[in-house]
Amino acid sequence: MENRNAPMDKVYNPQAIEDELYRDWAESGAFVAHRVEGKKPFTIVMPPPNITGQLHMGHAMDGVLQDSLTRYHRMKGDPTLWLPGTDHASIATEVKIVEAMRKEGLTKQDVGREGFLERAWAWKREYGGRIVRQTRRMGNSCDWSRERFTMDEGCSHAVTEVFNRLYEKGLIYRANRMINWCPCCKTSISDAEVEYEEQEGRFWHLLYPVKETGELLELATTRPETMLGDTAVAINPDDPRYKHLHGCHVVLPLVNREIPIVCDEHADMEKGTGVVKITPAHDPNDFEVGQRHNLPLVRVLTYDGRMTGPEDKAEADELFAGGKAAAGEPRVLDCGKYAGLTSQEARKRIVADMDAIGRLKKTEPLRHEVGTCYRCHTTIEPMVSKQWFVKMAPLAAPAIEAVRSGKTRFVPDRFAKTYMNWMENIRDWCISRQLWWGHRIPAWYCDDCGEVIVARQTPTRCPKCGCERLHQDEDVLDTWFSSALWPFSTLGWPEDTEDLRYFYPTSVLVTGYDIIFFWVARMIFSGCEQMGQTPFHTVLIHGLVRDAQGRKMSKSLGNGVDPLEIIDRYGADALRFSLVMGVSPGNDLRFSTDKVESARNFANKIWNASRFVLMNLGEDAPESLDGLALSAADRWILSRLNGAIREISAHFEEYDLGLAAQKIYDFAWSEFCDWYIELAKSALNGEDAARRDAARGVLRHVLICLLKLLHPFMPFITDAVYRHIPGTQGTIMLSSWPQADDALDFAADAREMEGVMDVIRAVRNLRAEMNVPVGKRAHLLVRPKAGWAGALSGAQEYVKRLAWVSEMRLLAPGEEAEGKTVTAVSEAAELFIPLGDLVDAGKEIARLTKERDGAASDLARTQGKLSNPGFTGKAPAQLVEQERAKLAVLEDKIAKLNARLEELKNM
RNA sequence: GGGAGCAUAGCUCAGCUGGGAGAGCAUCUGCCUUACAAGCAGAGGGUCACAGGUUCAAGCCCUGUUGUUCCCACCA
Repeated sequence: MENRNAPMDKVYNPQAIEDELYRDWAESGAFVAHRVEGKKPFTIVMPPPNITGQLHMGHAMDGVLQDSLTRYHRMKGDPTLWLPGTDHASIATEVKIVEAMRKEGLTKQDVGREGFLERAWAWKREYGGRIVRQTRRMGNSCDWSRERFTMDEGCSHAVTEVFNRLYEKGLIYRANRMINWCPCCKTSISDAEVEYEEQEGRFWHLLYPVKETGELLELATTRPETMLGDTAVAINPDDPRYKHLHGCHVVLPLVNREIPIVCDEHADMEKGTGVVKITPAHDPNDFEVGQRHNLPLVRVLTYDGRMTGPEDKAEADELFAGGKAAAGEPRVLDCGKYAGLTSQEARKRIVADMDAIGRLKKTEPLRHEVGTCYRCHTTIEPMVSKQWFVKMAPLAAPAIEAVRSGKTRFVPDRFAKTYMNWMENIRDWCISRQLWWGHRIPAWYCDDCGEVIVARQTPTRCPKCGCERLHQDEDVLDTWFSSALWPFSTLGWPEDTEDLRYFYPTSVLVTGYDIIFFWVARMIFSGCEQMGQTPFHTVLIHGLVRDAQGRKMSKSLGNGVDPLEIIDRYGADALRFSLVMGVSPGNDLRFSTDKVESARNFANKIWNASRFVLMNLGEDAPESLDGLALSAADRWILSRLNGAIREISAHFEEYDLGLAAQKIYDFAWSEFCDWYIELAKSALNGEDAARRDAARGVLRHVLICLLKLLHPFMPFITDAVYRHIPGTQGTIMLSSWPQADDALDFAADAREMEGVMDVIRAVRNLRAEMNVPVGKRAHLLVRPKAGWAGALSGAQEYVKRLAWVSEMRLLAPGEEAEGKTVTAVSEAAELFIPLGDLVDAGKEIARLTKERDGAASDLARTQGKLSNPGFTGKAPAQLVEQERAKLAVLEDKIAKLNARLEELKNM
């Protein structure tokens, strides 16, 4: 570790200390959580980053918020656990690996399932490791001894257990249902994984001849290529236009198939012609209409997104012939001349063919929302397919109650609405994926009798027919199935571990609003179902990190910023601070290097202030405030420190980290550095040993508290400095959080000091306006207002030093300032600076007149208020009093300024 | 179609339960004042989107309008 006696560089150099400090923290076990019976723990499980690549700014912000909370609670003395880990990210990772293989000229089929999984694990080792290294660079204080991976043994065990339990309760089922199919990823995806994009589309008006009447029925569709799979046409039962067609049929053009006209509410009389074609195998609405009217399902698209052909039909027919077709299994059509075409090609051909036989009435342009895959943005094909589902209604009810009752609270609470809205309208969750990377579904099928066996262990024989010809389901589970268990699977569930008992339910979940549905909601219902308790009491939602122009950071735009690059340039503390200061919960953040730079400057400021303090502390500075002869300045900063501690602690408790960071910034820079350090110089350079010691003791105390308050946000620099301070032990991260000390609230002294500071500001202002450089010391004459003489005469050293005054003299009562002077009226005194010939009487009159007019308009407002009986009668007494005091001050000021103006005019 | 957010200084954003608006960056002026030029001291700059309402008092609460962003939704 850095030698605490080594001199500190003039400029803060993060690179010199960060890695070494992190190693020290990690190796000393400072991150490891310890269970302390009887004490309430603070627990955060880290949202596990996907092992798809590297961390981006969003992860960086997510991490900083969690680390700040973690470090705060650890310092408060709570047994604190921040549990890290990574997510296998089934589909996202698989897509990446397939992409990488394609560059080698290989496909999944080439390497086979086992070969593929080997590659996947190698990928996991590489990228998982990279993520851990990045997390360490950020300074995150997570407990690496408890690091988990969604596909490690324990988490996999939890997945199998939950699948079995839900299956046993009838909450997991396998059925032919309408699902979202991504023809590019070649898997089903859940409703939540579909992203809707507005696209330019078309409305084709087709004509279907009615068998019984011979008339042509006009209907509009956006997807003419699916017409081959139509098994009905629907009209509204109340539609007067089509009453005569009830019970009739149409002949589907191109294939000449006779299909019924059905009456269904789904057909909207207001829309189009009021006639809808029904394709139950390829449209979610039509599927439901089909269910209601017992319509056959006819599939016309393959899972590759092409029109079905003879082989596809043969395959399906075999199922039916062998009696193996499950309920709801679709028939497959041989699309003949269209077989093998992509749906886009088929669309063109079918429209052209319809046109050729006079069955295309017209085409109109249409903008509409089209579902796309959230991973690859390929247009989703709705398909009927046999998949595994979780029955949601019974699971959603307790999850809704958990939030409604406040057992889990969203911060900011508006996100509870988002959550509720989703939960209350939830549909069954399709959890099977036609992928290889992920948790294999723990279901086996008997090759002989078709029995489905869901089990915890691989079964050896069929419980129904006793044969041993079993094969496991080829599919894996939705990646979010395992993420949903994260708050308890990582603590050892389903084993009854000490960690699980102690740390569950966790405290706060920190994540972005973009995965409330994917993840937060599913963790809540999983926690309620499996653990009987909601998994966390607070969900802290943050926004997205955007680029400087406000655009989402993305690979395709190439506007992403690598956190490591920023850390290399500015240091981790600066990056961290720039991601929290002034950010309000739930709002997006624009990232800019300007902000990082300003945070870096702040770090440097802290560094230099610390250097100054340390320089003055020496080896013998008082390590306690007890018995020190505190000056007014000392009392002022101690009072202000109390305020800062209270405010910052309160912000932490309310999860207002942006305000906490802002406050520590202001306190450190504007109060401690700009004022206290400067004020303390008088005592430090003075002859009075007692005052010097008091200043040194206070500097030390305030610096330590300030570093502690800042530590959650800037862990590196604060610890580096802390270790340099004489009398401190160990690391600041294990030191105690500062407490406000009521005995150090010196309200009267603080007010006095503010008066003196006001005088200093007034003099500085005068000098600046008169263009008097610092090098030219000024004489200052002060006429104190009533009650201020004592404070001002005691503050001469401060005024001289901070306002560059060579001599300050208090005027005796009745005494006038002689010669040409400039004037200011502050709260505590009238000030005069003789400037001899420098004073231009005309300019001075103009300046004072402006000031007096300003005061006069303030006075008018105050008078207006006080003359309003509504105000004096209804406003709080304290406020009225304040207004009265202001009135007196203003009247006095105006009188003084007027008198001065008189004088000047007579000169 | 439903819901939510945002609209405050030139730019990016804070603003606690209502009591005369703040920061960072930028601009202007003067300073290498022995911790810090990644700094110091000062200055300018805002009908807090618009219109009503509640209140003694509104950036803050209520209603409406406009603009903007996002989320959700099976509408052919």
